[in-house]
Amino acid sequence: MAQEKENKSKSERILDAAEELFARYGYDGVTMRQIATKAEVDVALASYHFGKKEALFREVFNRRAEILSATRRKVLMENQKQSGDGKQSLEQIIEAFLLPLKIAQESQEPGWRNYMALLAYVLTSPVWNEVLMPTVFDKRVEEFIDALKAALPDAREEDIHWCYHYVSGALALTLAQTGRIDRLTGGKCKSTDFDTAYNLMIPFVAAGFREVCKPK
Amino acid sequence: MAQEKENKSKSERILDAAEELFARYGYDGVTMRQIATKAEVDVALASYHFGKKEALFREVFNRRAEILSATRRKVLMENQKQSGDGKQSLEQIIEAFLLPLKIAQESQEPGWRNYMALLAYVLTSPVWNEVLMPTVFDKRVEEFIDALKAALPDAREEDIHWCYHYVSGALALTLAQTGRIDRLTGGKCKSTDFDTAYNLMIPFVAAGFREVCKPK
DNA sequence: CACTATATTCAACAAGCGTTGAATTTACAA
DNA sequence: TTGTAAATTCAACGCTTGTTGAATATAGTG
Repeated sequence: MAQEKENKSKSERILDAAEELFARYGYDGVTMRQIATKAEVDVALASYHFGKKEALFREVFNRRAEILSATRRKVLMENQKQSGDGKQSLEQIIEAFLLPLKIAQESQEPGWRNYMALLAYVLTSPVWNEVLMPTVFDKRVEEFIDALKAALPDAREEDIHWCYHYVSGALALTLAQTGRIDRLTGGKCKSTDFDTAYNLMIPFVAAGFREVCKPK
Repeated sequence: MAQEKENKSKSERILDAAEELFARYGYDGVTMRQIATKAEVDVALASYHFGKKEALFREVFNRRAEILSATRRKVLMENQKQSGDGKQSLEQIIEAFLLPLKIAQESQEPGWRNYMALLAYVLTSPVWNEVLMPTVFDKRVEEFIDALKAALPDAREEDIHWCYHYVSGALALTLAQTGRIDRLTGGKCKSTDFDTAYNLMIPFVAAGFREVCKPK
């Protein structure tokens, strides 16, 4: 259930406003004053609650990162339990990895959609990637790579990593919601349609993995 | 053959410096003074030659966009001619699309590598995507989609577009050269290794297309 | 040479930036 | 109620931003 804007505390409103603006315009494309205006709050209050601008950015990023990461771990482990000592299917593993799309789709909260775009921004930024990804997400990725190795025992490790890289890219561009696919298709496909993006990405990527990682 | 820095005109040095900085830090993360300093040029000179900061950004983007776009068209048309009235192979079409990777790999000029990161920035930016992509690149994409339709005559148009979207994402993250794959593999894979990225991406996405677009 | 247009420098502008310290209000416990 | 800490506002700071106009240097033409 999405809370009313009025019910949220001022510091929450600051985080939400910062999330929305950072996601669209990037770290340097947003000023503290813009955030404060959108949050209907005094400029100084953001500094009071979160310190420097960079600390606010980190806070916005980490807030949902931990939720997302925990959910990912849970899904992956449930899969492992369910499949017993038999191998997990490639599709199962990929589904767990694409979880952010599902979360954003199923949650009514627009904050999650904004966060997905923010995640895409961080993923594709040469500057922020190495600052923010290692702390939360990279550790989870190692678990996924391990699951992939188990599902593709004959594959070269480098091949798996490159395939993972392609998946990460496809996911990132989807999360970014740039509107380009809308434009190219004249509206037939929509950037915001995470449901379709999710359902088609799974077979697409699974087939790619099988082709590249097949025994030669 | 890469020209010496000293041989370049000041306006060229401004473009090169802007390219490098914009690619890494984004439009708002770079100041005119940083550009001028890197180009070893007075601040006012950039405004004199290119007008507003945004005009400089556009100029940097368009400079190589047209070269790249022209080469893409040429390769695609040669493929069409070569295959006569028979269908082009999926792999051929994808190779033509992945041309930026080859150009950056084979050119010694570091400017091309910087431009690739800039292209990734524009591709993934909700703001710049719709401003800069339509003028040069989107038209070329339509030709590729047509080639894909011809190669996959039974496919639904939406499926082709979504698959194209995934390829575009995988390519964008590669062009961005964030260094993440280096970190995750402990250096075994390198963000700068466009050659490997290229060679593996072709079978990966070809298999994805075939799976998603197969008759059902 | 002189003349002219282009290129480059210099200094400065108004506007906006993130951040801070002090004053004020609110919330809450005693 | 009174006392205390947290939350919020206000005004302002020093600094950086993009851009400009006038001054100077350079290049090219007759």
